[in-house]
Amino acid sequence: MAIFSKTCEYAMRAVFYVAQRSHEGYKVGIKEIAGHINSPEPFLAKILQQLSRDGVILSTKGPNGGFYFDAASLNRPLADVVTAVDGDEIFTGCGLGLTYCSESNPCPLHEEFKKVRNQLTHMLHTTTIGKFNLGLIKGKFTLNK
Amino acid sequence: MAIFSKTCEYAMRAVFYVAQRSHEGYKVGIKEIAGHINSPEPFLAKILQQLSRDGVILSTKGPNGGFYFDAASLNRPLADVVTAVDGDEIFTGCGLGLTYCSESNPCPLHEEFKKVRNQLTHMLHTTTIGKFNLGLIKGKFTLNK
DNA sequence: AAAATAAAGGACAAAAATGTCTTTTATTAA
DNA sequence: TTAATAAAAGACATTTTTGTCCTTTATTTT
Repeated sequence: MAIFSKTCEYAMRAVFYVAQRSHEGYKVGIKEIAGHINSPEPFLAKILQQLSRDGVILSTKGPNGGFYFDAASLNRPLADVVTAVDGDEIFTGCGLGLTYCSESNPCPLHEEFKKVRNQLTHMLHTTTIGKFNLGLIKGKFTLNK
Repeated sequence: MAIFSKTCEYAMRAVFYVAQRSHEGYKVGIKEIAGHINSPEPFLAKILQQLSRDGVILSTKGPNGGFYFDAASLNRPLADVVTAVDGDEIFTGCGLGLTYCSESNPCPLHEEFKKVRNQLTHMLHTTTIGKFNLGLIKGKFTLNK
């Protein structure tokens, strides 16, 4: 069990790839994205549809169409991607899966777990969709395998 | 999607409950555990079997038998429970699900994600199985719902 | 030794996540 | 305006997770 679902991993990788290509001035088709982030093409299509419905990513149909980000979208936090595909349970849920657990009525693990969750939340809110564009363009890292 | 799997949540809740009862001098049957942590009894049985095989929890069959911890086991870290049921992917895996990603060949998110993972690892290693015994006995918190 | 108890183990079932395929709709270029 | 392109949508298939049930094995009490 990883921290994020496969769906969420694909979504983040795809978003970083599309962000890079948008920075370079291109829109990207599903086939190109799937190839570069090593994900099953039809499954990724579903994920990007979801992101599109939620307004996280932009898309146009037809020739020269594809997925892309505008300047404003490139500054959105990665957290928006996670929320769109996995919901906000990862940001709010109890570590032991207890529904009663809250700040005023905490479970045993609440205080300890809160630190982890806050760190994760902070990371996903300070990391923008376009944060790695230059590094990706320079080939500093890749998004496949 | 929560951080831990359902299996893992049940395992941690069960372990905390059995630890408390062990501290009080009792062994506990699967039915009593399932009732107190609000989990499906046969499914929990499988999980505790796994923990038992891995030597994380102790058990004896027959009348007055059940699950329990000895003093040494009560000091084991919660991380052992997580590893036994979910493996160590949560401690070592890449945030983007990339297999090439490592300290020497990091993915874009590596440095940021490492902080979260380290915090989680630290929390699970410093929290012992018996840590909440007194709080649980005093009724400071519960483990169901 | 026999009966009762409780975990261990294996086979099976349902639900959710992951993955595939085909048709439809929107857009653009010729 | 027609043909080509590419995302959107819906139906379907597989795998994994979650959950159930029944039989076996070990232990204890009578």
